Amino acid sequence: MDWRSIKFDWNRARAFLVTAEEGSLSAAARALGMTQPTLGRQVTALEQELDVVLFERIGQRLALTPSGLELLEHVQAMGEAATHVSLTASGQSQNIEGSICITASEIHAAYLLPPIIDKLRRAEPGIDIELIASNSASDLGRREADIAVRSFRPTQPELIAKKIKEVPARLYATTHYLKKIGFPKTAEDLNEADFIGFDKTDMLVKGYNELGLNLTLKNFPIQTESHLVHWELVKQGLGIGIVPEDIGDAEPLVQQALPTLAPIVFPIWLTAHRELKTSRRVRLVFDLLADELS
Amino acid sequence: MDWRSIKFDWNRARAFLVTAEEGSLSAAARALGMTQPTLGRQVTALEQELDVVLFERIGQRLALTPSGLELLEHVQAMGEAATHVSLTASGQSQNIEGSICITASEIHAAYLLPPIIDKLRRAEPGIDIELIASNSASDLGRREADIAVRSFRPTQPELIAKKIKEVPARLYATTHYLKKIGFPKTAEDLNEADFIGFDKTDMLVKGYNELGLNLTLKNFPIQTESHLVHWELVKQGLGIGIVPEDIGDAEPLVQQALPTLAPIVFPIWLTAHRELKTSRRVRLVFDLLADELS
DNA sequence: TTAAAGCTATTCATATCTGCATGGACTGGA
DNA sequence: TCCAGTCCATGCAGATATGAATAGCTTTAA
Repeated sequence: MDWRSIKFDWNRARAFLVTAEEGSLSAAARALGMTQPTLGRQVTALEQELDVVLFERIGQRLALTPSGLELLEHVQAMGEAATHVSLTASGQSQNIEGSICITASEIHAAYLLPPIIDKLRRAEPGIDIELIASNSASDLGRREADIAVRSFRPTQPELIAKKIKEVPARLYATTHYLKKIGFPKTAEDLNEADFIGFDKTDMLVKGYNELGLNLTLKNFPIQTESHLVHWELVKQGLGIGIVPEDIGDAEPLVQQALPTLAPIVFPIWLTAHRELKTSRRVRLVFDLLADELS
Repeated sequence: MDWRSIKFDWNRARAFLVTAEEGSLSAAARALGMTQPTLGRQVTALEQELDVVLFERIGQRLALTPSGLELLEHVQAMGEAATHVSLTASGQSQNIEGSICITASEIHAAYLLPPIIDKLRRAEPGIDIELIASNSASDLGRREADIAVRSFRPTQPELIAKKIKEVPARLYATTHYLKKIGFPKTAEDLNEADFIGFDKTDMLVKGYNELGLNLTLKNFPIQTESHLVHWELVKQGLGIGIVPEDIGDAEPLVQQALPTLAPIVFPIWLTAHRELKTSRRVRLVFDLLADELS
């Protein structure tokens, strides 16, 4: 077989891929943990190697040429294959030592996981943990994390998911705030109250009203996408927020705003990539998380 | 986006791919134009990087581990994508300078192409030519050549093919040999003659007999897969062979064995990869070949 | 049994690549 | 207009990878 067609420097192709997707050499360098001059030289070298102009240097900005766009498609295919290489490699690795990356929503990462991770560290000191607190669903398919703690079932078939349990969440506010609005006894008493909203507030309104409340967007004067900021706003008396029951009840600053109201139930799903479950390390952490969370 | 999954060294993946396919580090090194120590170190480094044992070192030989086999599939996918990158890159390159690789059967490479290549070199001194004389159909899809001169129409849809002309081929032998078998006048007179065979002699027998001869495998005591050796055997009087008309008639050492017999007609197809036809250089050479051959 | 050919692993000098520091250029906002 | 932020290009020192040479091993053939 003649290998002429793959003799070009594959790392340069990778440099081109990340540069094109990130939009700049600097961003690509940050993403790859390299420096911008290195990336720049690699891309230039690829252009010379393939004898194709990939980027148009318009002042500071790089713009893909039509040729570059054409090539990008195929380099993306290389990238996807590379992702599979990386994934199955991690899956094949039976080494218990190494690092593992867990992603969870802020509230879980801050209150639910720390004791579990502590236990894990004691049991397996060889495993390093990276914890990504993010409310946007990380893409496990692209290996942004190894294991995800989510409140919904993933749809991608390449992921395996396990429903751990259902967590009841309730409305909380400071005693001071509840006093200010007259210690509500019924759902109607909350019609004029201030609630802390998330970024997808309309979904939240719908959920609340299905439980018997009667709220509109006017009840959400403050919004934040951060669960932790949400919780802080509640604890500092700016309004009513929704928090998992065990976290809320453990906080002396607040109390349930309407204990008679049925809780909103959030499931907790543990998710990992199918390929990764063949890794001893991932399986160990996955099983321990499943154990401890339930 | 997090690029952790493609951060590993892609050149090492390439080293692994070629090593696995070629079967040894040394062979892979030859194929890639590198040295064996380099390939060996790259493969070892990949094993450490991915924390997977790819090869089992059994004495001198490398044997893929199950994990390595698993990974190989995905690395092969990278390789295919890389081939596409290389192909479209060459297609995008509008630079007329550069090298081009033409494959043809030995007989064409030796007698048909030299004057045309000479003309091409004069017209475009910037284009370097690599001429691969091979009777096994080179795989244009894998980019073993840029342009192929073939005697059959390629089936792959990603190739474009142009039928240049039909070349009549006739039976030739030395006068001395023809005298020895009594200057045959009819097809029957050849029933006991010696013919030079190719490796696929049964196909050849079928073709001859369709023209009115009545041969069996016993008529082919000598076989060679090489067209040039075939032609030399004929010129040195060892038997009757089949050669394109213009080549045979131009050779004073031989004459047609049975001029009344209808010629076997071989088409000449010019073939190139679809992607490559967008390259100025390839198109130029392709068109010149088409012109000159017809 | 021996010789030859093939393979991999190691050593060391060299060539290449990388990162750091810096300069110059462009953009957006005050 | 100026300034801060962001970007790409370049020079240079140090880190890294590469190739040539060699040694040691295994297989094959005589």
